[in-house]
Amino acid sequence: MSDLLDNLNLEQYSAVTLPNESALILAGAGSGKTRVLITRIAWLISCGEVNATDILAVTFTNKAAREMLLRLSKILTLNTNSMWIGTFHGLCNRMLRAHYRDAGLPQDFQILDSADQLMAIRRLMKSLNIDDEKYPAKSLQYFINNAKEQSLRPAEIDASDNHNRKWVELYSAYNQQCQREGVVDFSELLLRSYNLLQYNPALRAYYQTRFKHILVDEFQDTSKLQYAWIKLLAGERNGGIFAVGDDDQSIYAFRGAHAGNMLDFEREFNVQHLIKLEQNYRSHGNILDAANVLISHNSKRLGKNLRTNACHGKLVQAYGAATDSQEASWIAGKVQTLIDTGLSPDEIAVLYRSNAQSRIVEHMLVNAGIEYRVYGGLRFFERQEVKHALAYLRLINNFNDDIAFDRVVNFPARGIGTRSLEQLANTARTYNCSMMQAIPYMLGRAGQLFNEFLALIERISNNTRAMSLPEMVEAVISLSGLEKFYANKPESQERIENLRELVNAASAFVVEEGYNLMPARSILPVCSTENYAVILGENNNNKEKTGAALPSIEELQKNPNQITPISDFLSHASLEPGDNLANTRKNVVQLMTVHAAKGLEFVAVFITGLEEGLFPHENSAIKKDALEEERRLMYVAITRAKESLYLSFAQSRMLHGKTRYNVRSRFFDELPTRVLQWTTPRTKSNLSKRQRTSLDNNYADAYFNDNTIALKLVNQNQCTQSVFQIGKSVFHSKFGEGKITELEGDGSDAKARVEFKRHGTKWLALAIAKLQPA
DNA sequence: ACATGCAAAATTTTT
DNA sequence: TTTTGCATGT
Repeated sequence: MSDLLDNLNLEQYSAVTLPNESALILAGAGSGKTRVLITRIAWLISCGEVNATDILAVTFTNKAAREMLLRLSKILTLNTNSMWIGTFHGLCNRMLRAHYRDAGLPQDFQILDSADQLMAIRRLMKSLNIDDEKYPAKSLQYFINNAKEQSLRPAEIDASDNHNRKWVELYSAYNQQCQREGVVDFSELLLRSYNLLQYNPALRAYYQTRFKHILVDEFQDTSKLQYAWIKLLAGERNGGIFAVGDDDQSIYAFRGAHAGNMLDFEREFNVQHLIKLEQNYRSHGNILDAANVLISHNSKRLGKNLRTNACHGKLVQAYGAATDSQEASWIAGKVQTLIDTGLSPDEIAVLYRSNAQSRIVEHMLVNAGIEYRVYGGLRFFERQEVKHALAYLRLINNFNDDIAFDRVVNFPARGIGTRSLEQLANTARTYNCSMMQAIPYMLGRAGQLFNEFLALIERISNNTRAMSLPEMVEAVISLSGLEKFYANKPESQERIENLRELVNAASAFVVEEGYNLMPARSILPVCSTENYAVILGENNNNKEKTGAALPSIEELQKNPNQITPISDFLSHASLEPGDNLANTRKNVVQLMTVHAAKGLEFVAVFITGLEEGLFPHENSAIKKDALEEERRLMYVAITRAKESLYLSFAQSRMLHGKTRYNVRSRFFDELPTRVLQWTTPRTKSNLSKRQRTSLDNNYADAYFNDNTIALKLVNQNQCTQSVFQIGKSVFHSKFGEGKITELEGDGSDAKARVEFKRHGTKWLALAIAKLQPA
């Protein structure tokens, strides 16, 4: 056990060995946060005071959960499967499966991902004849998820004004539809689990006594509902919550993360142990300096300053390009140099603020013959062919799954059109049943087609009954006609590959979950028959409902419920991204958004597109809170780098098919000048031919004082001089008339801040934007 | 019922 | 620029 604690620094050591009282660990970037969390769990268990099953550890992503399990199983010899370690959604799912009846759910309820949810909402709106212009499906989705995040059921929302009433009505109708179809969306997963504990004292008491230690990773990313869920599990004892987080790395406020939870937690749990992990083991000194100085511009901070024993290392390379392609080719060149000096390509990351920026970088990397991998984009389980196959699987599992029905009833095409589907939906509504159940009521040609589909599903169901999960998946793919459909098309070869991969995924799943050893996994049975209208909160005045007493553990083991591998696999597909399944090409340059880079580290990091309007993003630049989040995002980006950091911007950039002119990001000015090394192109020699002509045409020479810039513009053989002065009116071919309010820089860097009459205020590069005196 | 074409929107994203 | 939903024509 002692070697467990070896090599921990003093801060880490005291965090790992804290007594069972609430503690907040402020863990800076690269300070060994995950290590502390894992060692803490291992230490608790090896001390012999608690069992592995007494611990609940919750993380934010599957990746983090997987890593925790993996590293734990290396330190300790125990069955990590029985431990409650996972994401909020994963653990809530587990709890709801175990107590499905108390939660008012069918045993094999399915999970809707965001796309499924939107489809379900669209279908609902259509069936209710709601005008999509007035009530857009996307807005309803937002409304619903927002309400659930605030743990508000329809009956609890104030619907006094007409407009709000309609939203609440739709929210309620949506809930009923989900309930009828036996599906839950992501936010429902959390809220339902919260309600389950809230309304069921026996169950609550059971979990409160069971989990002696609760550990929360990435606490700054938790939402209010997630925090409330944790609080409910912790109960009144005010102890045993070990929260690890970094307020400076809170970058998910836009989707409900509430970093204020850290302060609330400190207050509400009367936290006596606040430990700061400030020793950084990742980055060289200059990089860390850059990060520290940048983040010090934020006002809302708990306060923390990273230090390192490492050397200063290299200076941060900064580069200002005239165009986005010039920026990208500079990046490609630097990447090539790094690889030439022996750096492994997967130790190089190119980061950007938004996905649209990857294209140009990819283009230049291809030109340079450098292999890369782009993160983000479609996940494995979100690909259409995979979703189709899963939909067939869902239908076999549950004939009443209307979402799955909708997806594949006419895929591959069976001649069933929107008209027939509308009729079927109407019938289903009349009889208040599922689409599948409504089929016998359909007459005529459409009825015949529907019946053929029903027969197909029944046939697949019967033929696969005795099969193992992977065999079943394989059979579904071929019997449904999906295989044939894609096989005929040469452009669908990748889809066929993915369907094969799905079979592999099922095989892997079966082995991982132990289904190859036993036919079905047993879960805790259920004990009360409480009416789920209470849970749904349609009538929610009497808050606390009494559930029946829980049976003893012995009773539970004697009489377990069974969960089928098929529905378990389906939730797995909804909750796991499955990106280890496709496109895993290793040891190439890594391209991703800054968000996606969180938690990762690389020897060399490029942060690109550092322009006002892009990073910080224009939608965030106005509001102070949003700007501070952008700054934290920049902080996250910088702290990914171990040894080399490259920052770049482009004065002009193609975005959404239009060229935009930007100035460099304010974040450059928030970095200490001593760590920055600027290499801005001023000579012709390092430019490509095309860029050279474009620059030659526009810029020759300039002089300036505080309120005037004079530019000599050389166009072919003509030479014109323009004088730009603060207060003068100018004309721009796209933005129209405006007035100069600020001037900056010289030569090719000269910029003017122009207040346009119709297009707001913009910074323009004078060498590029063709401003005419008005 | 299905193909084709046009208009509108397009941060960040995990579950 | 690219995607995607919706409308029109066959």
